Amino acid sequence: MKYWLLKSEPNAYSLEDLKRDKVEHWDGVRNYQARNFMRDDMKKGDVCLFYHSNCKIPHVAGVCTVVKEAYPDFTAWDIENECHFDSRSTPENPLWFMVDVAFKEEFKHKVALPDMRKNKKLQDMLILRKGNRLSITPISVDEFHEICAMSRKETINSRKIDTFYI
DNA sequence: GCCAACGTTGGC
DNA sequence: GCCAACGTTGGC
Repeated sequence: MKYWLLKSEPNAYSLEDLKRDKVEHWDGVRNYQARNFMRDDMKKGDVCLFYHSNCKIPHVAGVCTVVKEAYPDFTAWDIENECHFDSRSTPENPLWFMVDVAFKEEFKHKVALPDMRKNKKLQDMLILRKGNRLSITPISVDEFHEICAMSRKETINSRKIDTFYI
């Protein structure tokens, strides 16, 4: 079993949305490296941190799991979908892929990016590297558990996120 | 709102 | 195949 971090902008799709939907396809990945992670390495049962990017205090909001392995991202051949349509992808020869994820847990205390930066045990995480923009990154089991441990403690940042992160 | 870092595009 | 120009991401 592997561990991952999935980025999403809460304005577009948040962990709360996944909590409501229970299961959703992770569509719209249009980066080859992230696609390859999904298509080649993500397996049913893998565990993912759900990260909220591009908000006041970026943070890990909770956990979801992979419940269906990679299959073609059909939003790529929906011409009505301005953001996701890509004429290079067809049902016969799909270019982009997605997996299905299921809601698992919403953290009691959200784990804020600035708090993650201060944690030496997380210093190798790709998400913390300057300029890293990959929306899907592998993480280690230790990093996963460290972030879960952090979610059990309230911080100034986690309290702020609970009150006004959107 | 700014801008650094990165990925992609396309001319040559 | 190189690389400049451009667009996007996403933290700050």
